[in-house]
Amino acid sequence: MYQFGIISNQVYLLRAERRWSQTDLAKELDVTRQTIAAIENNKFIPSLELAFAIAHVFDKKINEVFIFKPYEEDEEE
Amino acid sequence: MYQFGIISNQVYLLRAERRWSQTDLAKELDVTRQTIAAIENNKFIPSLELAFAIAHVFDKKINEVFIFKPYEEDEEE
DNA sequence: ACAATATGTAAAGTTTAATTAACATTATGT
DNA sequence: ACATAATGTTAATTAAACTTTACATATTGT
Repeated sequence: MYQFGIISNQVYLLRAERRWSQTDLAKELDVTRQTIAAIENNKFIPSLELAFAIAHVFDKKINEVFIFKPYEEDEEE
Repeated sequence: MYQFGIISNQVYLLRAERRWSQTDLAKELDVTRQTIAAIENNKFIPSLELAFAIAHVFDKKINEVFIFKPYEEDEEE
């Protein structure tokens, strides 16, 4: 799949607001701490399921936590 | 990662509204037709990137296209 | 009826998210 | 200063998204 834009996220900020450690959040989501670290440090993009779960524990909408910036649009056949 | 809910989607409906074929949509997104079919038929859940791209081509928000229903919440240590 | 398009599906292979384990560095509390 | 908690990071493995190829069936148009 071609790249259509870039995805950034607010996980670090939301977590910091709540004074949660990566470990706290990881436990809440039942993933490993490394998964949280990787997402925060943009090592990889979470699955849609995990993205929804993250938004849910922060009581946010998914697009408030994960920001998609599509590249400038050009028509293509 | 544990399951926290179920994800359904409106891809078939949005595509039908626009009278697009799976092939049309696949080309627009630069994925294969089988990927579209698999998503519509709940064979798998798209990546966050692809989910955003799909919402984008339909001019919808991601949570309008992909619906997350979390399971009933129970506290856990 | 025929041709062309649309959709379902399956197998084998690639890519990437996510796990597990491990170790290093930085910050916090006493 | 010391212990403990928090974070960065890496390597090896597993799981799942996605591709490619292929074939079957269903639908639509003429």
